[in-house]
Amino acid sequence: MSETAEEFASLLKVLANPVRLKILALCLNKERTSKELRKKLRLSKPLLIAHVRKLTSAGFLSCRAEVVKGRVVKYYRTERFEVCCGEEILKDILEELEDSEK
Amino acid sequence: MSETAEEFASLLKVLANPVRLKILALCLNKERTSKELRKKLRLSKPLLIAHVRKLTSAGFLSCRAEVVKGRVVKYYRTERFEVCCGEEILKDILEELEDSEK
DNA sequence: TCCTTAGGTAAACTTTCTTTTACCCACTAT
DNA sequence: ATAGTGGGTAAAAGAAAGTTTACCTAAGGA
Repeated sequence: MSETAEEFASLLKVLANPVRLKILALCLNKERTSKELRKKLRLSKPLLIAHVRKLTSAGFLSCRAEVVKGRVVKYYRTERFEVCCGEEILKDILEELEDSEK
Repeated sequence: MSETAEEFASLLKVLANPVRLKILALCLNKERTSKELRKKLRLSKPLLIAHVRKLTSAGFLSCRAEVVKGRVVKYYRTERFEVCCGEEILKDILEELEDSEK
């Protein structure tokens, strides 16, 4: 039971959101702080945290914490990745479907 | 106002669903009828129609209608496509964000 | 002391997506 | 006539996302 379709769909789901794409774009090749991201994208604190969590759990974004004058400051950076949806993955899904038919 | 992030996210959203990925997998290099899809994926009629509509509107799936003994039968086939999310598109989104800052 | 800032959580609300139920039409076969 | 099939819609129920409001901790500076 590899659940290819479900797994791949949930990976795509993480990317299928404009706010998250913008966060990844801003943190591309450049570390950004939460404050910076919140200001540029006009996001509330809990909202940024929620989006950032999905991105880091999926491995698209990395986080580094640093203590600046007693306060913890977090820096985000986009990881190198490339997710493609095309014939290749569809063939895997098809195989799985044919297998599950026994 | 190109709205790259929004547009790209909605394209990904169409693919970010296991049922739709399975439909695309089944129709890869092989025409399938609605009946076949419904049976293999255990979908109700309105549900298959809803998923298929999203796929065809986005251009991932094509539909051909044929009249067999007075009844209209529809055949679906997956179009050749490749949607990738990586540095390239993120750079476009970043540019857009920087432009909108004026 | 009190206010501010950085990080965070929990609960509630809203919106969007997925899925089901109940119907409709047209044509075929019994 | 009526039961069955293929395509379809509309409405509503259910589930999952996205977003807000209110609140908590800990440390720094006025």
